[in-house]
Amino acid sequence: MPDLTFYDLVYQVVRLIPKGRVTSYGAIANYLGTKGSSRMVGYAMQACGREQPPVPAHRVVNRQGLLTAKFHFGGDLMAEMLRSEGVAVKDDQVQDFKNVFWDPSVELAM
DNA sequence: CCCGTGACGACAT
DNA sequence: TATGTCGCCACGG
Repeated sequence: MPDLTFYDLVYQVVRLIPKGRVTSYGAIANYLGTKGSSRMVGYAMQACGREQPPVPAHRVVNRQGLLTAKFHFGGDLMAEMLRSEGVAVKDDQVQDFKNVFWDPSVELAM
């Protein structure tokens, strides 16, 4: 039942994010072809909470590498999870962001 | 069918 | 450099 919505597309891409790497909403939106609708990506994540399998939304940050979603995870849970995967996080901001940045439009491109 | 919503991004000042 | 405003578009009610 290919009732796949824009959200499902986002989830697929997010689940492709390798451990220890992060990406931005804009990068995902760009990969999906809706670069102007980066908001839709974030909006999709809000509904990803009950998706199966769970979506590593904690690996998705904004363009600045800032853990904007941590507010939704509750506490510093997001930073802790990223840190657990080897991602350096400081003050809700990913250190060496460009170093751990994983761009689907590049990594999955061909 | 119309309106509001929203985990962002780029541009203007 | 920092802050403010607009645009983007899919989904739910």
